[in-house]
Amino acid sequence: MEKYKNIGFKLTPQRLAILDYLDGNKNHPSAEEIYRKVSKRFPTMSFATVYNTLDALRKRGNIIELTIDPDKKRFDPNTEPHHHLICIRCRKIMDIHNKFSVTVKKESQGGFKIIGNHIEFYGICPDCQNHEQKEEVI
Amino acid sequence: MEKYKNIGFKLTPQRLAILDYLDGNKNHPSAEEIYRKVSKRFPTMSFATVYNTLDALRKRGNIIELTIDPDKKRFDPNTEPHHHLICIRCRKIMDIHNKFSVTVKKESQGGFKIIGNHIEFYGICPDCQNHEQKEEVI
DNA sequence: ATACTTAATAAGAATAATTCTAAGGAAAAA
DNA sequence: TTTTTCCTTAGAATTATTCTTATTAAGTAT
Repeated sequence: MEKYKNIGFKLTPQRLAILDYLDGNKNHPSAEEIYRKVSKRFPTMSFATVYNTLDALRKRGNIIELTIDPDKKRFDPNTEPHHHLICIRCRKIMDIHNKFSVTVKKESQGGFKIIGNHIEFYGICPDCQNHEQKEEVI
Repeated sequence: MEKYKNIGFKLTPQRLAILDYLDGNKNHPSAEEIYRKVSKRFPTMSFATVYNTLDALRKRGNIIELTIDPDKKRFDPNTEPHHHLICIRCRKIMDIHNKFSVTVKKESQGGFKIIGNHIEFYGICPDCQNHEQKEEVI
């Protein structure tokens, strides 16, 4: 965790545990998942600390808050611009690092100043294809 | 509301009021906003009815549930495939009807069967540009 | 039009995610 | 070391959403 030395905010043990759990994590975990995992090794962890730390990291641009899941926020430590592929059955989220050219014509921008974009691809993941589920997630 | 005659599910006054409010609505309202507006003309409206009706409409493909707002679900009666432009300050949402070619290379799909996509553009709307706000929505 | 069957409504309780509060505690500054 | 600042904790509070149950109304058959 040498890499965090110069991160520029107070490195408490709780924050280190959260940073360590997030580091390289590709599962786009929710606050609850982070809390569950981190409190295993750090039993005094509080939910408020998880939310506070996530919010501090988000404000500093160290993580991205995803609004992909209708039920809860998910967090992504990968702050490189990228897109996501979401399984409509199990809600698994995978990264897509391809570049796409999606320029909106001036006359379609409605006066907005556009500063970024994010593409959500929807599909069915290998697991769910194999399980041959009969019922869609509706 | 002649158009709803053959919609194929029980047309109660409450449902008609919700359908009427949603018809052509481009504001991507939340359940709470729908409840507020519809209960003005229909004071006995219940929150459960709003949610039940929205869910019924969603399951039937008459509306789309948007996961764009981190705080709540929003609903879009426009079921044509389209994209959205979101103001990062006031969270206003505008439709983008342009077509974009965003094909993911097979080797980047991780075995997913891709069946759709949705692009979120982020920007600052005219109102918020004019208000010259000093603080970003963080 | 009337009765029947089924599904929808209303009100409020319950749940889940998130935020807030207050008191104590630890880190950095003086 | 003392002070100051900010973090952490535990739990309460809030907000969005879902669930429960008795009641009511819509659609259908009579």
